[in-house]
Amino acid sequence: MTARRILVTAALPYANGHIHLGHLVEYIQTDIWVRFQKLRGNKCVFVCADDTHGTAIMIRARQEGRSEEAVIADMRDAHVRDFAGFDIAFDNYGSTNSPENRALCHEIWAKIREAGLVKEEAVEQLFDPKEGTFLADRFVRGTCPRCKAENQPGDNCSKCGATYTPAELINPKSTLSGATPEVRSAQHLFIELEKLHSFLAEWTQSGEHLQDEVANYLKGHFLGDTLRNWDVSRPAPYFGFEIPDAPGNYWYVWFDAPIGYIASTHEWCKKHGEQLDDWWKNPDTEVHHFIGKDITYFHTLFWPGMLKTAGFNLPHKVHIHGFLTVGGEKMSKSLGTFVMGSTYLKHLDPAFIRYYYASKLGPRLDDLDLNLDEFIAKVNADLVGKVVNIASRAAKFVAEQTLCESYPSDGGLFEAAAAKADVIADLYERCDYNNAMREIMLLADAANKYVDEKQPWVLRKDPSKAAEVREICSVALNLFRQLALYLSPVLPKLAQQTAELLNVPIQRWDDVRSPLVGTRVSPFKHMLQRVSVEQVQAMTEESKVVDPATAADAPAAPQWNDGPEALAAEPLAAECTIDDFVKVDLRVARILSAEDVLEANKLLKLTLSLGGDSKRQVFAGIKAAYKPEQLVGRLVICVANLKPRQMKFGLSEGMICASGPGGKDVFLLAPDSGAVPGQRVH
RNA sequence: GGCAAGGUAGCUCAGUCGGUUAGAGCACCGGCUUCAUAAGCCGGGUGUCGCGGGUUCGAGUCCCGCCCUUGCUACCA
Repeated sequence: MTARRILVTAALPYANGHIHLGHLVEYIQTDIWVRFQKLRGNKCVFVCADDTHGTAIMIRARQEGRSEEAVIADMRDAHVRDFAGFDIAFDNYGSTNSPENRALCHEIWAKIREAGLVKEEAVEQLFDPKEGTFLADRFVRGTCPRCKAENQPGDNCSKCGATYTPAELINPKSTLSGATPEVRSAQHLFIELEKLHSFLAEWTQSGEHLQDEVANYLKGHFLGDTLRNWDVSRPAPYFGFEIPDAPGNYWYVWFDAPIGYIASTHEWCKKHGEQLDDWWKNPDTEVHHFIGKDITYFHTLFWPGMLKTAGFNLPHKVHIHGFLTVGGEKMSKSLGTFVMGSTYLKHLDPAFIRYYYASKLGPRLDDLDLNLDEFIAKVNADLVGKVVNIASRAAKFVAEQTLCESYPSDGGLFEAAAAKADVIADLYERCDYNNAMREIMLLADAANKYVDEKQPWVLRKDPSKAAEVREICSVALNLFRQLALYLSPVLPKLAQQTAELLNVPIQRWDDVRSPLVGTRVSPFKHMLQRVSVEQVQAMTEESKVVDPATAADAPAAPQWNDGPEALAAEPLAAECTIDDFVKVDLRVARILSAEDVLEANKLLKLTLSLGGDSKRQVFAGIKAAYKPEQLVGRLVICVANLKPRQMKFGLSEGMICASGPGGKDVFLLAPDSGAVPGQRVH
C-alpha cells in the first residue's frame, strides 16, 4: 500500500472567545482521525489557525482600548494552550492575520476577478455615526415592526418570528454606542456564485465529497434555485485585509478565513522544506475539512467555488458533525454546562473526554450529547475497569522480568484481535468512532475473561508453575498492548505509557499483528485515575455564571412556609378537560390607562391594549388594592373572549386575572418579562 | 411555512436485501471470584418498534396519512 498524502483541517476558531467543550468535539474528532492516519503510515498534515478578522474583533479592541493585534495575540496564546492541554497535535497553528494569508487572498482574488465573477453593487446598511462604522445586523436592536416587541435583534423578531432588515426596525439603536443609526449606501463587491452553479451542483451531488444529508440539504436549499451573489467586501473601518483593487474596502472575514487553511499549510511548508503546490495543487493530495454543521454552506458552496476558480485542490471530503448538548440541552452558562476547555483541564484528564466523545461520535451529523453521569460511568467502566485493568492485573506478576521468548499459545485470542485490524481501521477511516470503540471494548472483554479463567494469582502460589504464570502474563500484556494500539489515536498518552511499561514504542498500526517477545516489563504504574462525581461537580460549579439580575433577587436560603389556608378557603373546582380550558381565551394585555370610578366602591376603569389597535375597556374590582397610577403601563392577563357585560358605569369587555380573597388582598397576575400584549396564555 | 434528520428496553443506541423468538452497552437483580484502581467472570429482557391505514405468505424495515422532537432556512459570526 502506498502512503497517501493527506491534508487535514479543523475549522478555525474565532479569536473572540475561548475554547469550550462544544468546540472540542470537532478538534478531538479531527485529531483522532489525523493520529490514525499517521499511525497507518500515511503522510498526514494537520493545520489550523485562529480566525482573526471582522467587526467583532474590531469592536472588542475598541472596548478594551487596545489594538486588534493585541487582542488576537492574547487569544491565540490561550487557544494554543487549551488545544495542547487536550492533546490536540496540530502540525501548524497559524493566524488569518498573517502575511502568507494576505498573499494568498491577493492571488485567489485576482483569479476570481479574472474569471469575471466579481460584480459591484450598492448596499444600504445602517451606519453608527458615533462610532463611525457600518453595523452588522446583530449590532442593531429596536422595536419589531410587526409585533412591536422592544429590544429585538436587527434581522428577526424573537417574539413573533418576523424577519426584516435592520432599517425596518422602529426606533433602532446601535448596540455599540446607543446612537440612532442612519441608513447609508456603500458600494460592495459580490461574487456571482450562480456562474458556478453547474460545477457546484455536480461537485456536491457526486456522492464522494459530502455526507448524503448534506448533499440533500444543499440540493433542496440552494441548488434548486438561482444562487445569490455573495457579498465579500466591507467598507472601512473593518479589521481585515484591504482589497487591492478596491481601496477603502476590506474582504469580509468569511472570504479570508478558509484561505487561512492554505496559509497555515504554507507556514508549515516553509518550516519543513515542502512545496505548497504539492499540498494544494496536486490532485494526488487529499484535502479533508472537518467542520460543524453551522458553517456548512461556506465550506460546500463558497469555498469549493473559490478553490475551483483559483486552481487549487478541491476538498476530497468535508466531514460535518453536529452540535454538543449537555444533559440533552444546549450548553447553559447558568447550569454550569457551558464549560471552557481550561476549566475542564483544571479538574479532569483530557483522556476522559477524548474517549467519551470517541464513544459517541459517528459519521453523521447527529448532535452529540454529553451526559455527565454516563461520562463518569463510561470512563470508569471502560477505560479503568476494562482496559487498564488488564495491565494492572497482569504486570505485577512479571515486573522486572521479560516476556516469553516466543509467544505462548493463547487459544487464538491474539490472532483474533489482530484480525480485527482492518475492520477497526475502516471504522476510524469512516469516522465511525463509536463502533470502533465498541469493537475494541469487545476485545478488552475477551482479554479479561482470559485472565479470569487462567487465574495466575492461584498458580503463582506454586513455585513450579512460574513459567506458566509468565506465559499467561505475556499473553495478557500483549492483548493489552493491542488495545492500547487500537486506542492510541484516541488516547495518545495511554499508548506512551504502554510503551514505557513494555519498553517498546507503539509506532505503526501493523504492530498489532506481531506480539512482543522477550522484552523487559517495567513496574506497573497507574495509567489513569478514576473520575469521581465530585470532580465533575467541581467543574460545573466553576462554570456556573450567575446572572446578576437573578442573583440579587434570589433569597440566600429560601424557607417555604406555605400553609394550607388558601386552598381550604376555596376548595378546588370540579375537574375540567383541556377542551373546557381552551374555551377561555386568556391574553397578555397592557394597561394603557386606569381611572377611578368615583361612584363605585370597588371598581377601576381600565383601558387594555392587546397590541396594535385592539383595545378593551374593562371594569376591575381592585380599587382597594391598586392606585390607578400604579397600573398604567404594566402587563396583565385578561380574559379576552368573555361576553361583554353592561354595567352601571359602562360596558365591561373582559376581566383581568388576579388572586386573593379580595379587598386589599388582591394580586394581579403578570407575565414574566418578554411577554407582549396579544399573546395567548396556554 | 418549507426542507432535513430522528421517534426501538428505565437511559444511550444498533437493527444489512422485508424473513426464525427484535438486539448491545449502561443501570438494576442474583451467583462466582478476590490478582487487579470497590476492578473481573457467569446468569437474568413481560419492548403497544410514535399513531393509524395499506402492500405482502411475512413489516421495526416498503408505501400513504397523521402526531411529536431536533436542526436548518444565504446579504449574522
